[in-house]
Amino acid sequence: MAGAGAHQRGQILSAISTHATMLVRTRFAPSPTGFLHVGGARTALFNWLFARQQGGQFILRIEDTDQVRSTEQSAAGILQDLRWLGLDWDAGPVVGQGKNEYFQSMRLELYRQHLQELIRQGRAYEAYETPEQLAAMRAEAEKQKRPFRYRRQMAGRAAPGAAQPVLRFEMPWQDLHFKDLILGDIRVAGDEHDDIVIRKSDGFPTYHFAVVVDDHAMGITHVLRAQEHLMNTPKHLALYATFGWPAPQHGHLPLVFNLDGSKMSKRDRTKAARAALQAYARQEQDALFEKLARRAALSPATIRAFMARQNDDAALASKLAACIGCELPEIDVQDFRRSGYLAEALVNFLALLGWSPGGNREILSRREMIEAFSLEQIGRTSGRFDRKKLHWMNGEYIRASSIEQLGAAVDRFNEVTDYPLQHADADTRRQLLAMYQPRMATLVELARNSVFFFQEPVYDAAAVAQHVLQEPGPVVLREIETRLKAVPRWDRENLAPVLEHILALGQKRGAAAQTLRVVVSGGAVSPPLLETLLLLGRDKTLGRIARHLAAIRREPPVPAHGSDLS
RNA sequence: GCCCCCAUCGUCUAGUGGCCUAGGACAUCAGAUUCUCAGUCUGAAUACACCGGUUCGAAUCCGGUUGGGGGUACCA
Repeated sequence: MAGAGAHQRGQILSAISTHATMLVRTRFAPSPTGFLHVGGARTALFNWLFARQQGGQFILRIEDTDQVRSTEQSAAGILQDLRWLGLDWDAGPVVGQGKNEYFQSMRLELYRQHLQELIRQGRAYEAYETPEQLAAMRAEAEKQKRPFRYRRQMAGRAAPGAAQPVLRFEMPWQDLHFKDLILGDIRVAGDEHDDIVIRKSDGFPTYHFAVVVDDHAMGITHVLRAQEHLMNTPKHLALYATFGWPAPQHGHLPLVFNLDGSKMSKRDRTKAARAALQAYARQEQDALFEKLARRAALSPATIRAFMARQNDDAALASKLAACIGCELPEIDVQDFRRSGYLAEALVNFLALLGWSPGGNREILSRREMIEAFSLEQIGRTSGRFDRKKLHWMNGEYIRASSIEQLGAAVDRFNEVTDYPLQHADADTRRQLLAMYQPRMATLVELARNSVFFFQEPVYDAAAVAQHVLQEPGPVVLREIETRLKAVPRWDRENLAPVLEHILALGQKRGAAAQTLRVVVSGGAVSPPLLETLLLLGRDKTLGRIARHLAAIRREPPVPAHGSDLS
């Protein structure tokens, strides 16, 4: 509990007026230090939904005050991801046009002026400790089992030295209270605060300072942000109070975690890739990293370094994982896009992670979400990201889409992936979409499963052994060949009865279909044969059959193991 | 350690003192349909963390315990 100002608890900040009559303005303010994380996307979405629901505005601002980690490239990536998600902003950076005033690095003069203002008021002061000195002070405090708080009045502050000083804000000693839009009353005792750094030694403002200046300058009325910012809020409110500005209302969103409760971090991907590589190495033994290196066009040393955790390159992880056919957990928005999720489905899923429209509704259009959205219905408990539910939901969206809509989604998908699908002509693509719509949950499933239409299949040895080489496979296949060769015209009318006949071959209805399916598609799973043969065409179909029959002639008996026709 | 927040099926949640012997969705399991897969349909199993209060009555209100999370940076 607080000392000095305990009796004043709640007085100062709760007295600040709200913006009840003003136009609602929310914002999303990512720092461009990487790709857009799904957690960030959800924060953006909630701000967007609230603004749209209230008939207000949604602002985008890039918080690039960390000179070391911020890059323009990642800012561009974030903009692209937001656009893909369909979260349009009413003010903010313009895609593809460098920096403007919605980048904090372009607003340094504004911060400088306000810093001056605080100095004039005597509320900001220079501090001369080096990071090392501060670390030592914290360590000492911990040793004495007392919390460390940097305050202007404390003993042992460093005298001016060689190092560039930082500017700190003198926090008031009063207990602070505010009403969180989601969590309700939050109280923090006066002696819990540090005098936060507001200008770093490189002259840039810190987040704490820039966020307050900008939210005020941009007329933000409601700040919805992740719960990790909860303890920052009193500091920000103290700044508003000092400037005499009305503060926006704050709401803190519960965090999102992996299913196992761990943080969703980009390093989940490199970790998963490493684990898969390790398992792969165990199973195939010897010099396969060399083999892998050749396949991925990398040096074996790079792979070794990756395995030894000497680098944590996400792109490298993706590449290696692709080489050994391993799926990495999606973390960033673009990961989901590359995995073939539809923006609409991801948005719907994200909306339901922490918000509920009430009742039993699950699938909501954007319009319905906007109409139903309310802060009261946002939960307070952290959520876990269940990819299986997303997967299901994506399937729902795919099945509810028209072929045209799916075509458009495939276009967006093709922009960030590289599958044979992208070479399909319009008509082929239509047919593929119609064929796969009921049996895919993501576009990646379409892209991967339809490869055999574009190139010779990679045959599944076990399937070939079971359905083609093993009797009655060879006999059946010969019969199939004869029948198909006799088809006068390769169209639905002529093919359908032949297929009926094939289904009836052998003792078990449908067994022969598997023989044909494997020969034609490479594996035991494909879309219905009629559609498959129609799209594949006569030449490819008969060609693949002929090649298998030739192989059987070369190796007549049929023990267990596979063929290598690919 | 200290400060703050949170707590309903495995997961996301409905629930705002009686409508709750707790509803939905995903996942799981079983069955049906079927040329494979998927889809679809039917059914099953599974939760109010614990202990005390308040109340005629508590998942819902209060206190504590336990558990989880966040913060404690010249990162945001």
